[in-house]
Formats: sequence, C-alpha cells, structure tokens
Amino acid sequence: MEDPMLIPTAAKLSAFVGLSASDLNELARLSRSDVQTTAAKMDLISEGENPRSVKLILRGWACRQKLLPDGRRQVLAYLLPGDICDLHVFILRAMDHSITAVTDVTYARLGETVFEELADAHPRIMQALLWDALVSSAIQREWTTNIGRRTATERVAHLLCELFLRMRLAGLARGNVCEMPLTQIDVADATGLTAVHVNRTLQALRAEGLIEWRRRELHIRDLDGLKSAATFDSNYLHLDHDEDRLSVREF
Amino acid sequence: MEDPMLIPTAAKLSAFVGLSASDLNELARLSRSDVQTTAAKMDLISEGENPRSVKLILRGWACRQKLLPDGRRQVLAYLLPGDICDLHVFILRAMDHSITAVTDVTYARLGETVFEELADAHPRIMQALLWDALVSSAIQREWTTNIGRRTATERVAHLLCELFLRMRLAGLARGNVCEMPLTQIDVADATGLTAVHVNRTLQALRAEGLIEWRRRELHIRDLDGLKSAATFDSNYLHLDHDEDRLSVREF
DNA sequence: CGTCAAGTTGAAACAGGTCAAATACCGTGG
DNA sequence: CCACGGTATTTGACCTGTTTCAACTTGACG
Repeated sequence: MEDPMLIPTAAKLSAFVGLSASDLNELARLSRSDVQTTAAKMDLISEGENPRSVKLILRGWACRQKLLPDGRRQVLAYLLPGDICDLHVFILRAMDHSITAVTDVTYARLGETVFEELADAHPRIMQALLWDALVSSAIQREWTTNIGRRTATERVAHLLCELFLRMRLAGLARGNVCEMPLTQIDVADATGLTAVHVNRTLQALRAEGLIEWRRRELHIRDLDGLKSAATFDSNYLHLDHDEDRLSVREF
Repeated sequence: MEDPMLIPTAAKLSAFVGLSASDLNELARLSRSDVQTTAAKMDLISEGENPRSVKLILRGWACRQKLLPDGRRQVLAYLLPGDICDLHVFILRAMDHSITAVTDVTYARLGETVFEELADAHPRIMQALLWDALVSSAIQREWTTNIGRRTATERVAHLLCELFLRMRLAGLARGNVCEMPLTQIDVADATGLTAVHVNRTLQALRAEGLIEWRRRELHIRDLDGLKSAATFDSNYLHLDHDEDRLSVREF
C-alpha cells in the first residue's frame, strides 16, 4: 500500500489537525472506494442535477463554474488534487453550478453514509473536513473581493499565489514550482477579465521577474514580490491551527 | 408571547422544512437568549477576532465585508433579519472578514453548545440551519458571478432582486415593497462599482419603470422586468424543497 | 507535416472610473 | 418652525483600464 501521507487530502488535512495512523488509513481507504474518471472539459456534475455523492479529487484539476444564458462563463473555484466538494450537499435538491474537469480527472465518490460513519469512527477527520469546508467558503469570499476590488494585475497575481500555496499545502509543489494546467482563458474566467488582457498582465508579471509559466508549469521566482503585487494576505486560508485543541492523540 | 411565525428566522426556515410547534417555540426561545445591540457602522465582530458565537440577526441589517490595506472595501454579503451567520465558525481561529452593522442591529448570540442540543432535540431545525448555510454559500457564488461577468446594470438589478426576494422570504415585504436601508455606496461596494456609476445605473432602472427607491423603501414596479434586466435565475436560492423528505411530522 | 487549440500583438472603442462641485435630505437644537 | 451641519445623492466633464476585433505566431500531438 502507498504511504498514506502521499495522498494529497491527507497532506492538506494534516495541516489543520493531527491525524492518527488509523485516520490516515481511513483516508487511504476512502480514496480507493468508487473511483471515477472524467475527461477534460466534461462535467463531473452539471447545473440542475441532483447531487448524489461528495467528490474527492485524486488526480487532475476541476473547477466549479456557472454559465450565463448568453455564454458568459464564471469560474467559481478551482479544485486541486486532495480537494473535497460540498460536505453537506445532499441537503440540496439541485446543483446551482456545475463541476467541470479542467484536465482529465480521477476522483472518488463518497455517499451520504460515509460521513455518518466518519463522524463516529474518525471524529478528527470529520472535524478536518468541516475545517476544509469553511476554508472553501473563505476562498470564495476572497475571490469575490479579488474580482470586485482588485486591478487586473492584482487579480491574476492573487490567483497564481493562491493556487501555488494550495498546491504546496497538498504536497504537490517542488520548491517554487508547481503544475499549472490552466489556459489563459481559464484564468480570465476566474478573474472576471478577458483572455487578451490576462495575456498582457502575465507578460507584465514575467517582466517584473515574479513568475515564469511555460508548458503547464508555474515557477514562482519571487513569492514575496508576487504577494505584494497581489495584496495577498494568507489569513483567509486559515493555515494557523490550534495546537491545543487539535494535536494528535492516539488512543 | 409573540406569534413564533412572525420571527423572520422561522419564516425563512419554514420555506425549507416544515417546523413543528415545538420547533417554532425553540426558535422563539433562542431569539430571546443573549440579545445584543450594535449601532450602525460598528462591527459585530472584526477581522482577526476569534469568533465565540453564532449570530442570529433579529432586527436591522448587517454585512460581511473586507477592507484592503489602502481602504478599498468589498461587501461580501448582506445579512437581513432572520439570517444566521456561520453555523460552524467555532472551528476557525480568526475571522477573515468583519461583520458590520449597516443600520442599528439587534441580534442573539448562540454559543457552541446550543447546536449540540439542537441536533438532539430539534433535528429538523438543525437540518434547516444546514440548508441555510448551504444557501449562503450559493449566494456567495452568485455574487462572484455577478461581479465577474455581469454589466453594471445587470449587477445592480440582480442585487436588488435578490434582496427583495430574501426580504419577502423572511416575511418582511408588503406586496412589492420592502425596506432598503443601503446607501448607494453600499450597493457600489457590493457590486464592484463606484457610487457615481451606481447612481446613474439606478436612474436607468427607474427610467425603465422597473423600480422606485426613496426614503429607504424599495418598490419593485416590475419584478419580471427587473429579473430579466438582471439575468436573474432564482435557482441559487434553493427555494424548492423536497416535500417527501422534509414535511412536518409531529411525534 | 498538418491541424487545432492556445498564446501574442496592435489598433480602436467603450464601459465605467475619477474628480469636483451642486443639490437634496434628515435629524437636531435653538 | 427654521436654521444648521453632516451625510447622501446627483450632475457634468474628462480620463483610463479593459474590452473588442482581427490577424498572426507558437506549440502540442497524431
């Protein structure tokens, strides 16, 4: 069996709570149950559909998105390996947006009962999932702010900064490099800009020596510089965890 | 004692689940416990503070907001009477935004244990609160879309449409009129526009006969027209409830 | 080596921003 | 009841960041 800490979900949740060996095994087990694949550009679930499972992204990138009747597209979130969608989604009748594969995506589907069992047998995982859900909401708020009140350069820099830090948190960055499979159109639809303007903005960020981005690989050349170009403040990612309440305790 | 259905929270949650007389009484009871008041423009809780209670808005309007270092302001959500903030917020160490009173606000503070008790004694309320939390997330996503991909006119029309429908859901509209205590600056900071441009946009909406807005009162003169000017689709409010699973059952 | 998607460039247009002054509104105290 | 002061709204003139459109280049892949 693979090392459970290599599972991005485990890496990420561990940043919040200490997880026991048994917790880590449980995450590994969940990552092997009901595994599905979706090709790039296809929906994992479409707007209007009735959600029947929580999705745990194992490999590849997905996004939440809305389409307006005339085709305008807004990306609401990027889902990276290790991300979990919509802990409590069973309560809703219909999706108000779709979840779409950016690259080919492999994911596990978790049914409603999984969480009832988790709450009993692995309360620490459940608490970490709740934390993760709250962080997802916080990210959504930060995106609202990003689009509403930042300039084009700040928006793009902010997005890249966030994605890099999240990839690193999931154990998916090597040094200051991470995979970046988005197109400039994807960046545009996430930041409320046009692809043309994103292109010019990226050129400026490159010219300032802040980033390089070629062949689906993002190199952060100056993280502090990028953060300050973005007015980036990582508080919304809630990476500070409460050591007292949440450290590992093996029973 | 007042009629429990007059409590806006009860009105709103009833739109989702059927609540028993005992549930309604419990909501009335919660609305009387630990009641606080905050004057307009003051924070109910500030960014960086450690959240110690869930807030239930009883009277007046509040907002969630973020301030960038240079003073730019983004309103993330408006909280109307009956709204509940952040069901699971105890898990987080620090607020990533502040909750600020728009008008004078009266609210009840609910501690962590309240929800443990509710889950046992009033599971139907708990389920409704979970639904409400999911709808709040959905609203946040819609705002991201609004700011990212709609024109100024669409944005403003969309915001007014949403606020009116939410007020009506909470039992706080008379016909096609509701209270609207926001300034044009508030609307601007919620839609990613400037106050000057909001002003011109509102004049256009008035000229088209869609709304009137004077003395803190909004009159919707043509709801369908306003919706279509906004490309408004109410699906994100998740007003459709599942009769089978969620109708009242008295035991 | 051809094809299709993604990225880049330039020129022109415009939605919305900025600045600054004028007006209306509203509660308060004389 | 009116004058006052502060806040919110409205107006006009001008400006600019971003969009639009259309063409061209590069890159990935069978």
